[in-house]
Amino acid sequence: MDRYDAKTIEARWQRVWEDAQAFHVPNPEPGAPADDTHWYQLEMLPYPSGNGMHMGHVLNYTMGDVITHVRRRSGWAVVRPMGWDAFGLPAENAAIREGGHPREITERNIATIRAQMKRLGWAIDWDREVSSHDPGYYRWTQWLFLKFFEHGLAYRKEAPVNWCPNDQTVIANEYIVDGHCERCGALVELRNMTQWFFRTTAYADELLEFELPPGGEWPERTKTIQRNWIGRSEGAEILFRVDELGIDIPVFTTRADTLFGATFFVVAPEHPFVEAHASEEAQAYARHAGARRAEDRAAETEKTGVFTGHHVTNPVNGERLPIWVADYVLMDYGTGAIMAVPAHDERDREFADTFGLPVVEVIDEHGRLLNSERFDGLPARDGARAIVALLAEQGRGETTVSYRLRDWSFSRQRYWGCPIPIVHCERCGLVAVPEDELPVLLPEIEDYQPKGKPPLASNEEWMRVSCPGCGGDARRDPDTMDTFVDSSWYFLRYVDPHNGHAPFDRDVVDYWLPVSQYIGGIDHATGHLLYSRFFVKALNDFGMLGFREPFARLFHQGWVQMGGTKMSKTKGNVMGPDDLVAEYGADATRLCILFLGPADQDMEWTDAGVEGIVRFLRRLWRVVHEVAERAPADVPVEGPLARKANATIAKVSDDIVRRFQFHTPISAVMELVHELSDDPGGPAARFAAETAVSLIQPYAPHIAEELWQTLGHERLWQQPWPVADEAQLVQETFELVVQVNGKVRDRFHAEVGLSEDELVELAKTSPRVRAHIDGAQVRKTIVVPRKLVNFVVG
RNA sequence: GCCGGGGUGGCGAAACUGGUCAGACGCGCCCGACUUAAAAUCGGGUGGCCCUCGGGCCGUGCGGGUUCGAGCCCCGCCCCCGGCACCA
Repeated sequence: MDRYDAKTIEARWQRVWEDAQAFHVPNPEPGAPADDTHWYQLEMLPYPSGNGMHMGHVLNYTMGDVITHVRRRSGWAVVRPMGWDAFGLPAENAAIREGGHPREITERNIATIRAQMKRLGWAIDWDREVSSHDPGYYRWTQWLFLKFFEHGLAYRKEAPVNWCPNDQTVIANEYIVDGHCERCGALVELRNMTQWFFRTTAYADELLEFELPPGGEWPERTKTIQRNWIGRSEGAEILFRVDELGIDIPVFTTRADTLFGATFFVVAPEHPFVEAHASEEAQAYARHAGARRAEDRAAETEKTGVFTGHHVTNPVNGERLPIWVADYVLMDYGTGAIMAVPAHDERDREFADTFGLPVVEVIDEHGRLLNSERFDGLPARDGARAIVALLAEQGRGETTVSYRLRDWSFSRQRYWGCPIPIVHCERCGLVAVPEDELPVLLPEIEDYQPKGKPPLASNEEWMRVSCPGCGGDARRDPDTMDTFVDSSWYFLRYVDPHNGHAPFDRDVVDYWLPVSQYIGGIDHATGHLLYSRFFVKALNDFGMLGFREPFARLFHQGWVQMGGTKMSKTKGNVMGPDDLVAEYGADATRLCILFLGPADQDMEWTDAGVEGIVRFLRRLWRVVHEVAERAPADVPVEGPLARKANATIAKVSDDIVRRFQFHTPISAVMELVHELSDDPGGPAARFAAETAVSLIQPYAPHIAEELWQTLGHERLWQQPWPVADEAQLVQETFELVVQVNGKVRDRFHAEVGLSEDELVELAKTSPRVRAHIDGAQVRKTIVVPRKLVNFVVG
């Protein structure tokens, strides 16, 4: 018997798999009948960072690998692709810092990570590899953008946008954490700029609907995060008239029932009313307040504001309410103006107290209206409905819905991204680049340094173009797209990666998608996962695909932490797989990361467990070789060891497929190997050894393949996943637990076929039970078939 | 404040539908075998307290409840993690 030498056998089997194209899965032939045994296994595509992979990636992709192997061997056609989220700031910043071209840096990083992935032996169909920076890919990103543009779902507008002063670019709401740029940590500023937006708000209600296919399932917390982010509130829009100016100001309220309690009126500093009509003093306040960040405004303990010099009329009772400007009212929610009801709103109350404004109660302690004229006595809900109905008759109000969700600003003032295929023409306006001129190639430039304007704008030769509409002089759009545009559709390209005449073929995506199982971090809950759903719903409405959700089942792996915090480059606690793989091999590394704990929980990385895993692999190696030499062939497969093997098959399959639990199967196989090593020459030893090897294959495919050969077989990766022999799972005897008053007093081996009465009689034969029931009155006897007998005495 | 997820040995954890003295599997620790010795390897032990060595009592964040029986269900708390938040 040779020593277990991970390095040698891993290299050998990886070569075999590659030569055999073991994990290549072709698309079905056109017109092939639909089947329900295909599986799309997807993990979030990696950003090709200069650090290579960290253990979080290893966890993520190994989990996907285990599912892939089990499904494949259970008879499913499993597509399991890989690709690269290749555009983005880090490579561009590295190019500025260290010289070189972002493309070279990115492609070098891709090569490193691809090599790491191959070294780990993951069952990836490399024929489907795509990269977002490849013109063959971003041509279709541009093409899809134009579809959104044609449908009015991509548009330009001037708006206050989040500007990162460090990265010198606009960033999306979704990637701002506590007012700071998620990527570089700089304090984000608000700037008024003309930017590109996707009209995600047009899909707000649909994004609240999780239109998952049968069997689909998303974690509750992720749905909650998305619902909170979309922030739907039902209410009413009510028009308040400024009589002296002859204009109306609309407000949004969820509490129309409190309309009689409105005692003043407030507009946001940015509200157009202020600049047009407010007093000098109010305008000065607004200029000052509007320049402050929302966080600072929120942190302010004392309410501030200024009377504008005008009044509105309450449409329900004709009362004149003073219009104030105050920074506690936000321009980007509702209409930017509110009716203030200090009796029933904490913030309005604070404001009223500060400025000595009146407070009128209109809801009593039973939740009924008062001081509300003919509506008095109505429950709040009905009151709101009745008041809005009345206003609607007068054309002064209507029920409406407001959302927290904003449109997705996706133009970026940086170089390393997908160019926006739009031409700006003085005569024709925004003109789409014709389809046959795609892709608009990202030009080569020398200077990526951000200077407040996009680097592409400095490239005169590239910028100057003739208008596709009128042929006159025009200019290209110098912004590039947010990388989250690239990743909002990559899962569609994966299944049809070589398509030269369309981003994807509808039949092909309809065959494979929605993704059967998606695995990735919950940090993308309000970003990538929401954007991808928006894309798919829109593309469905364009008639390009036949489903409305991209991901049927979603799973979030926990963070792999070091020193109690998430691994990150800035914290310097990034740990990759390379050292571990070099010392112990890919199989040990894969087992290690999955054995760490439940995959959906955060876990502290430690290599303490490596010893246990390596011991297990060595024991497996030794025992299987012993079995191969000593165990008789063709013995009838029964007895305790055979039963254990069958139970292990059932446990491992159920844990992986149904429970999505990856660490307990390893324990189960360890138990089986322990029992096997007690008698490796005995009956059923060969069956037990084959079972152990077969079950560990998804986790440790190399050693499994090698030992499968030791046992005289070939091509384990193609062998059917074991199925437990039901007959073996049904035991002839079981352990009968006998309790008195719920406390275990004795245990028996009993036959499965015994009746309840027989079980009770058997239980009564125990002297240890008799000691507790003799002389006492048995008031009740509980019999749980195949489990226990419980005497209740007293 | 609103919403979601959690609290089990020295540590990571298991216990799937309320039913096998709760703690599988692994780490660590202790003991033993091999060795001149150590390392490596292999085997055994390992929740706490008490013990006349038969066993007894206690134990899943805290307090109650339901049940023959609760880590699991219900009520009330405490603590931790995450999302939203001057959102009208």
